[in-house]
Amino acid sequence: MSTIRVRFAPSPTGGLHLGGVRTVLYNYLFAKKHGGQFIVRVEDTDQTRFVEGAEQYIMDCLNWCGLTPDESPQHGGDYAPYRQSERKAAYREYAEKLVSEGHAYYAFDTPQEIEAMREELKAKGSGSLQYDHHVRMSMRNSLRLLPEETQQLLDAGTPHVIRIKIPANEFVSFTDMIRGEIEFDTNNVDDKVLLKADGMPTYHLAVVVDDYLMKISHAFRGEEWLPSAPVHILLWKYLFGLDTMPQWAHLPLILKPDGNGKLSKRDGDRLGFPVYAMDWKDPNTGDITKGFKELGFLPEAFINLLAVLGWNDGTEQEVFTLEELVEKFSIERVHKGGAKFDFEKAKWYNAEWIKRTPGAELGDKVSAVFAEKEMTVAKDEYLAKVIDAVKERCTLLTDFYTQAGFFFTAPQQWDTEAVKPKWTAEKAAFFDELTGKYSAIPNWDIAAIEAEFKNLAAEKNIKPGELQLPMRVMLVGGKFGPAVFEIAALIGREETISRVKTAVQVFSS
RNA sequence: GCCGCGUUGGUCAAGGGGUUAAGACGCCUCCCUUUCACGGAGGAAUCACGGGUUCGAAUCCCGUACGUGGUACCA
Repeated sequence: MSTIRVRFAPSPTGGLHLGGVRTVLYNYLFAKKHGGQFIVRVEDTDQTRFVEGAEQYIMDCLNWCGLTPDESPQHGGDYAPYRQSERKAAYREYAEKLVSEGHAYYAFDTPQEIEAMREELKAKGSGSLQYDHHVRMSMRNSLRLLPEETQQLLDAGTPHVIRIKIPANEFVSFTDMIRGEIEFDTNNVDDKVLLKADGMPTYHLAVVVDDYLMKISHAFRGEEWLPSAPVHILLWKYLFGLDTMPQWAHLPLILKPDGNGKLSKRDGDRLGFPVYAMDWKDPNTGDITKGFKELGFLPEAFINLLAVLGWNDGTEQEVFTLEELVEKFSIERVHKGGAKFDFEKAKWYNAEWIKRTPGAELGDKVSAVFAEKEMTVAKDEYLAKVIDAVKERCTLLTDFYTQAGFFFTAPQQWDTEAVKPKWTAEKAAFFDELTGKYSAIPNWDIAAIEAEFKNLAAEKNIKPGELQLPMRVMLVGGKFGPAVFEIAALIGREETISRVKTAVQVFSS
């Protein structure tokens, strides 16, 4: 069996959205599962949509997700170049070869002439407005023109494109790995442009040539490409022979949460969730579109939720590591229908991953969250303990700021509303005395802290429960956070006593 | 318009002739917890429609509807 080589071919035209990342992911999983190579090649031949910096951005996203390519413009490889723009000359050769073999032709029609053709077809009530075998013999191309006329136009440098000559009355079929047998009637396929007037290839020519040159064995892409599959198959047949053609899989779309339709950046803005993997700054407008990473998602969670949006392993398992996904992924179990994106479930995955990750491993990321808020929190053992203490109440990494901030700085404000109405002189006395008791405890641990607290409460004849809430607000500032005595144990004796003393004054004033 | 693809609770989905039609998110109730969560136990809620085939259809076939994608010198 020959090597499995799967490619992801982004066009550097903007941010990397959910659908894009999922396509990469499935490519990656399939390649790795079968011990093959995962290749990234960049389709940068579209001058009008090319965006500066987008290639680097895409590579950064892949890196964050942990989907490292075996070959790419940055990593190199045996099948360079990995940028279409660097292969420009080759495309022309293949296009010319098709012309000389009668599978393609030069077309000199101006946009106006094509527009006129469409108007005419519309007027005639034709169901199709395509440039196809019905109309090509009445257009200005090398099929209708005399060879001398064509040569003359060519010599004069007349702007022209090369179009594929789709045969009439044929059926083109192929087996999609997800959808099974699919058949197209060539009478419904138009003569697509292969080489543009500027000499750049269209996607149709480029994918076929690139996949061949790079020995791609499996090609996964979005469902929106399905209608142009017959063009690619015909091209492959004419150029390289069907026996070397990669196997195709057309992935379902990711839909917007409300209504139907493909998820777009606009939907994210409108509904308040990100659609890009990482913050994308448009170099032209300077606008920043929020990414999952910056919002506080763990890459593991992001990958996980994307993987199961359109695929599952048939068991009840919901949470998968990348390694598990590689092991369990099967292209046959990918759905045919599109799936709506649900941000609530996405957040659940993140919360789940935060809970499952040991605090020590989250240190860098949480530390970065604090840095974002201009707080310096070192990544150390204390941080790890703090993370473990609060992580089950965090959905996003950014929640650590509010959930764990009080472990690093004493509260400046207190939820006095929660305490004052029930605050009494007896309670103030209790806490005064408590600080004394606490400085005398030999071992500062949860059990001792709690025991001392409860003994004193019993002695004072106050229910411990009535004292725990004030204690919490003293240490935390509000009604949240882990168990009070755990907090006290973590922040230490000095800090606990200090916070209690400060707060008693505030509450009593 | 034409062509392609799709359709199981609100959402993600299992199931592919006989099932009480799994499970998860979200929602609701209760338990745990004198904070907020986590966790635990329950609950409401589903096979787009119409015809076949069959003893029997969510499952197979044909229509219809709806959705979605394509119909560019965009990918």
